[in-house]
Amino acid sequence: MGIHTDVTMLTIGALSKRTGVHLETVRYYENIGIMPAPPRTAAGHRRYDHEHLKRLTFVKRSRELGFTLKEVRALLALVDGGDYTCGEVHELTLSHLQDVREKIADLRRLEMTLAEISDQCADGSIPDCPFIETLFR
Amino acid sequence: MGIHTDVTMLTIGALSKRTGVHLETVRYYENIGIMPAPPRTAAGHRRYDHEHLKRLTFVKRSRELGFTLKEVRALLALVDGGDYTCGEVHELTLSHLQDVREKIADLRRLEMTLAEISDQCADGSIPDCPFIETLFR
DNA sequence: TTTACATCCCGTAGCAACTACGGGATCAAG
DNA sequence: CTTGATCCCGTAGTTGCTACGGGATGTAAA
Repeated sequence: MGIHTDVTMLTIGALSKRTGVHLETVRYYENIGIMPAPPRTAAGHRRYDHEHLKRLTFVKRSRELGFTLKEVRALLALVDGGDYTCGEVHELTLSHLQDVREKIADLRRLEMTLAEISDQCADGSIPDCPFIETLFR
Repeated sequence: MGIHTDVTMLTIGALSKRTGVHLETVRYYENIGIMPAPPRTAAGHRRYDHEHLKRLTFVKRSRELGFTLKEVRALLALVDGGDYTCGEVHELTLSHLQDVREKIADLRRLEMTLAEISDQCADGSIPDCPFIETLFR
């Protein structure tokens, strides 16, 4: 039994289920270099080990925290380099946090405007809707 | 002087400047049917009138309010139909407002998590960053 | 008038971050 | 040995634009 067919290794489907990352997305990550190409069985099927699982989990969590793939790459580069400090990570995170806060602010302005304007036309059957008028202005 | 070369009509560049919508985007809107194909000069240059200006302004404002192009299409259909009521518009708007509020809630959770975790590694030079550890979990 | 420069034309490709599709090979269980 | 799940690959579609390239016009000054 060769190293590439170890029973403890995962198929792409199993990895997908464990991480919650779509199967196609796993392949996509491999294509764009976020995930390394795993070993294959004789028939060409991918086999993943625990390191792959860890890495994909890392990517998933980062994405859930709203990091772009570019930012994920940067985080991975730090981790892969092995010599990262908290400060470097902190910097990336703060920059991202800043983005998130700006997005929130934008959306809140939107929310207010929408709520305000739509209140004006809460009444159902008026033909000349003031909201529409606002949009033309 | 033909109707299509009326001096009061706008070139695509002028329309773009007046509305703040990029020239390429105006053409894009025409391609996907959000804006109607305008008349052309003999040489094939587009000429826009006041109706076009109004419509593009409407689209711009709608986009600024975060409506997707699909939603903009729906709003335009109401307007084009001419027989829309406030209630119909209100419905579209409330649905969109709902989306916006959900996005805000998502981002706020994100903000909290990011702020929390990144506080833990505010100190610059620690080698094993707890934030990175969190990402692997 | 000619020359220069801005503006216009069109189609295509690129961006993020996937998702879906199609047609075939392979694997695991009954 | 057959059935059905899973895997392979490459390509195209999604949203809402933006950029590019190479050519044809339009306009105004010299």
